Amino acid sequence: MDDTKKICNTSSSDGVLLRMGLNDNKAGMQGLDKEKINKIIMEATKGSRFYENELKKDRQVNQRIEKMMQLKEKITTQQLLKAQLQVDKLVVELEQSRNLSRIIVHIDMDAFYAAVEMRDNPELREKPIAVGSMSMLSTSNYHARRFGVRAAMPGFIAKKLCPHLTIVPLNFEKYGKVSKEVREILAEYDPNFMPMGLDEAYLNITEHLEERLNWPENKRRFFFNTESTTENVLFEDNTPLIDDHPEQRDQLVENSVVFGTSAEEVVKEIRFRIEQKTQLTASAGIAPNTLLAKMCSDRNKPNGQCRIVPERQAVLDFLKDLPIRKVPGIGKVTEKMLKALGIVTCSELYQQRALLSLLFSEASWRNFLDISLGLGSTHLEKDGERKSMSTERTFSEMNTAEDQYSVCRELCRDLAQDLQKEGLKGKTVTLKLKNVNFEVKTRASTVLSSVSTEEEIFAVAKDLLGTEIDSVAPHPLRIRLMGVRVSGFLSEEEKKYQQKSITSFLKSGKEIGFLRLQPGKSNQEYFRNKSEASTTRSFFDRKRAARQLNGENPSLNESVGKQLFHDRKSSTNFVEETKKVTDLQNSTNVCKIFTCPVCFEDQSSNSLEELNRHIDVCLGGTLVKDTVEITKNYDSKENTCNFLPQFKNKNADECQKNKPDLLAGTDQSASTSDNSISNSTEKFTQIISDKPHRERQPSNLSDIAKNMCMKQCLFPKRISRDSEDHFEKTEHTEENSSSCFFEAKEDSVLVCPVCNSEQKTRSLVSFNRHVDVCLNKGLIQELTEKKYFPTKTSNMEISNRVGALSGGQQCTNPSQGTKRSGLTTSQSASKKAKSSNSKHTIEMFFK
DNA sequence: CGGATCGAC
DNA sequence: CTATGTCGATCCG
Repeated sequence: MDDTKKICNTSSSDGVLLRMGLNDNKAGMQGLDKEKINKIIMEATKGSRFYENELKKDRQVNQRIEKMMQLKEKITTQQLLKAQLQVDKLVVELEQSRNLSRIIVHIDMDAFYAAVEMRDNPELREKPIAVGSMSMLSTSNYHARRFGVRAAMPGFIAKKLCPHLTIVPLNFEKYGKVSKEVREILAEYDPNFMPMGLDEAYLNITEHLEERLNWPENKRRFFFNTESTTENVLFEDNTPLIDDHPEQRDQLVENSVVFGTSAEEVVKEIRFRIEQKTQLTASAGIAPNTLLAKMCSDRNKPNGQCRIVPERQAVLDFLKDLPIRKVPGIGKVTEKMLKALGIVTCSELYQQRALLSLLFSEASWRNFLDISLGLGSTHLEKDGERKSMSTERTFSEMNTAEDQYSVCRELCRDLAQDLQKEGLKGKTVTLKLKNVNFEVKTRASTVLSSVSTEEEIFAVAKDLLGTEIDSVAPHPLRIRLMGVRVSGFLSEEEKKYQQKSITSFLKSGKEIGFLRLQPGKSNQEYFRNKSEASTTRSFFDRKRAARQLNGENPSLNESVGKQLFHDRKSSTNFVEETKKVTDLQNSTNVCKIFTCPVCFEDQSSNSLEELNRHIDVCLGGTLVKDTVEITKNYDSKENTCNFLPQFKNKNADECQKNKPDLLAGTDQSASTSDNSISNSTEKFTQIISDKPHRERQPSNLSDIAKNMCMKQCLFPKRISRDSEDHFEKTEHTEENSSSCFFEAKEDSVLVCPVCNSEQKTRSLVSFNRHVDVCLNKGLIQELTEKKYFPTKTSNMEISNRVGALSGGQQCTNPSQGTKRSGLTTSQSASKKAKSSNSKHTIEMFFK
């Protein structure tokens, strides 16, 4: 009893309540006071699944805080002093770079949606209203706010707070129109202004102000709107007026007003014009940077404006007592964490800068420092290309796989449409699920080729969904939300190089060894639709084709093998063959055959996930054999489905049929297996469901790549014994320091592993530099963004691989090394050359 | 890369 | 009854 009370009291009730709303309720006469509001919210909330989840999240935050406090305890005065020195050095630099010359404005429409609705429906004007639905409100008018009705509050709770509340449904089309009207005005002051959503924008009016100085009065004169005269609240500015050009105010002639040339006057003009045009009010902040401008616009809200003059002291004064929560980027969690350190205001944030630098990540404490100094961006960079696109939907509990697959497909369809509008294709598909307890999960998968159509996206998403359904089997997956996101778009640069990249991708694939080409089919065809691709051609057809290709190029494998032994001649061969292959690729479209590095069976796959799954299974020990057997049987029998069961998913029903056992024990048990489905399929699903997806280790090549990229160096600064075969060490001793350099031996030629060209230099340093440059060109992405490697890879293996890449030699890879123990040495060598990245050692870079 | 979390509108 | 949708950033593993 005591315990639960404690938990609720210390962590939750406070936190949750704070989160739910209202800390600064100005208890009006017709409104409610803070306590009442909190009580009502609590009553409506307590015991709900939502609330339970809020408590859980709260506990997590508290744990984070606890961890932080423990870290704090361990900090010595020494460390703190040192940090203080370092941070202060940075402060000096930052101070020097402070730029007060720009004049940035942040415009923020007051209670935008609600205001639009009130404008369009006079009946609503004197009432408390909110825009949204019974389940969620987007905003409320100021009248409703007195009752504690806020944005992001569910309507049914708002109703309890304010029974007279009118809830108006959202009408984005209308808001968009109004927003456009406002933007037209803003563009006149800064053609490069930056809209943030529908109701906010940043402007850089520095240039406008310069021009404006010479403007005649009539260019600054604006007329009152005569149409909707009478009861209109014409520009009643809330701002405490300190007009710097009072004389210009007097020049109010008839129905017009002239604005001055100061920043304040410009912003008043903007707000005036907005109100005249849309009958809506806006608040504004004027400051030397975006951060300050934004916080400033909040100051005299609604219908007011505020300026921080371009002086350092003015900035610091503004920040002095400003609660950190008012700072954009600091949300409830950060606020709570900082509060635990006794930091509530921005000046306190500054005082604790040394401590913060020890407790938070670099990005975080730097940001804190910027905030506490009042530094922000002084120019408005247009936001770059979009990085992802998604769609999600909340619904009442859904627990049948059938429904879930069908929603999933719908989402994919919608998303595909949106993607096509912008002509985007992405490589990563993320499925988002929220269960009925409000716990959110995301599952992502990155595929080889970009996806954009409903089918392509769904092919990936349905696998992710299937895995999740399996993971809770035999229980049904009970969800209240599903979302699909596509990310990993090709950048403009990549689009340009895409053609080229595919070539290099194939080339490198061949070097690695288990990626080969198959003429006669287009990439498109191959990658577009899993089920389609795998049914159009049988396993054996592909196998034959692959063999044929190999037969046509007998030197291919051989040369790869010889490459290992630095045979100069065959290496040239290798290069020529590579050319042939890529030429082939250029002239005719090809599809891809992978040789599994474990079982060495050719695998044709249209998705990386599939390939990886196959490899996982192969690595999986005893299960492996069965699985492969089954695969083959299944293949020969059905002439479809290569290694793992694929659900055609023409529609959700089929998914359902194909996964009978997964649904056993649920209401869906009626959908028992159809006799036409072979035993092997059932076995398969069994095997798969026995091994939930989450047991898998994350993949690894990307880790290696990250490592490489971060270190910006393919080779170690330390040279291992093995690499000394190739490099000679020369030592230079200068006065105090001695340094050593490594140069390639006479008889070796360094070949860049990225661009594959011979390097003239013998110096390890120069060579590394070249490789770095190559890497930076992004070519390596083709190698790294794709997991050619088993997802089931131990850390040990990774380090071995990294070691190999860094010059180490031995292949101690436990899974791959031992798997093929039955091979003869030469076979083994050659096979390994093909299959194991461990052999992508330093030797590969020599001719 | 994948997953979780934060934060903003 | 009834607690959003969409996006970018960051951190961690």
